[in-house]
Amino acid sequence: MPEFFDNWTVQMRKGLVEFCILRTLSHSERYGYDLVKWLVTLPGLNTTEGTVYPLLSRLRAAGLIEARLVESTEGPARKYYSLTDLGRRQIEQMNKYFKTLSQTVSDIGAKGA
Amino acid sequence: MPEFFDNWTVQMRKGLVEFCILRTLSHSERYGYDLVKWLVTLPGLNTTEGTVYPLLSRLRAAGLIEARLVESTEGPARKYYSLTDLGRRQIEQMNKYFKTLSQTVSDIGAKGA
DNA sequence: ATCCACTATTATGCATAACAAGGTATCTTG
DNA sequence: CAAGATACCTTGTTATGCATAATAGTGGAT
Repeated sequence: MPEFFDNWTVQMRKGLVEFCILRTLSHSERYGYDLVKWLVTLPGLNTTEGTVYPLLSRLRAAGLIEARLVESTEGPARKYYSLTDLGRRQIEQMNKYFKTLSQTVSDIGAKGA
Repeated sequence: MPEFFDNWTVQMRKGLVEFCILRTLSHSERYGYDLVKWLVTLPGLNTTEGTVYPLLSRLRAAGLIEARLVESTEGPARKYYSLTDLGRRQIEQMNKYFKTLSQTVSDIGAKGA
């Protein structure tokens, strides 16, 4: 029955997973599967492998992140992702924009919340 | 050249205008044109008439808001919108969800910001 | 009559991300 | 060698909201 709400949350998530990945990579290099396992635990985001991998591809195609292959002792080689210079510049802009939006929303205020 | 960024902002906005409208209506009744004029001034949101009116229709179709017509001394009649009970319940859920998302993002932290 | 500000609506085109599902390859362990 | 965990990727479908712009009617002012 909460059809509208469910739908809305999908829209709200758009762009957010992307944002979270970049923010994380701005701290440290991470490999894909690791990111997946971590993202699915985050509250609110509703992430699965099928969401993350295409995202990583897109981000790499956009030149915001780059990957290097690293052998692993406990499985197949891992693809470690890190921010490019462009990515670093981009995430700064994104942080600013996100802040603006948050501010705008909170300025409106929530009655009774 | 900031192609990626522009695109991302569009995604980020999805659902947000909706959210802002409902939050506003949780304070007071407002008519469409008034909302439009006000929303376009909000930073980050990129709102125009063509965005707001269809949204109001959808929200009304979803039963979250209702409208009543009021004569105006300085132009055509105005359509005043207000939250329904369903709308009030819904906006509460939305506020919670938004809070969760904000918290998730800010927990990740922004390096150098 | 004409023009402008106000108010509301809608049509079309578009770009996009989310999600589900399935597919492949590697390594370790029994 | 079979099984299972690790790791990565692709495809297709779906839904959606956003942007632009055009339409239309009212009332007041020139």
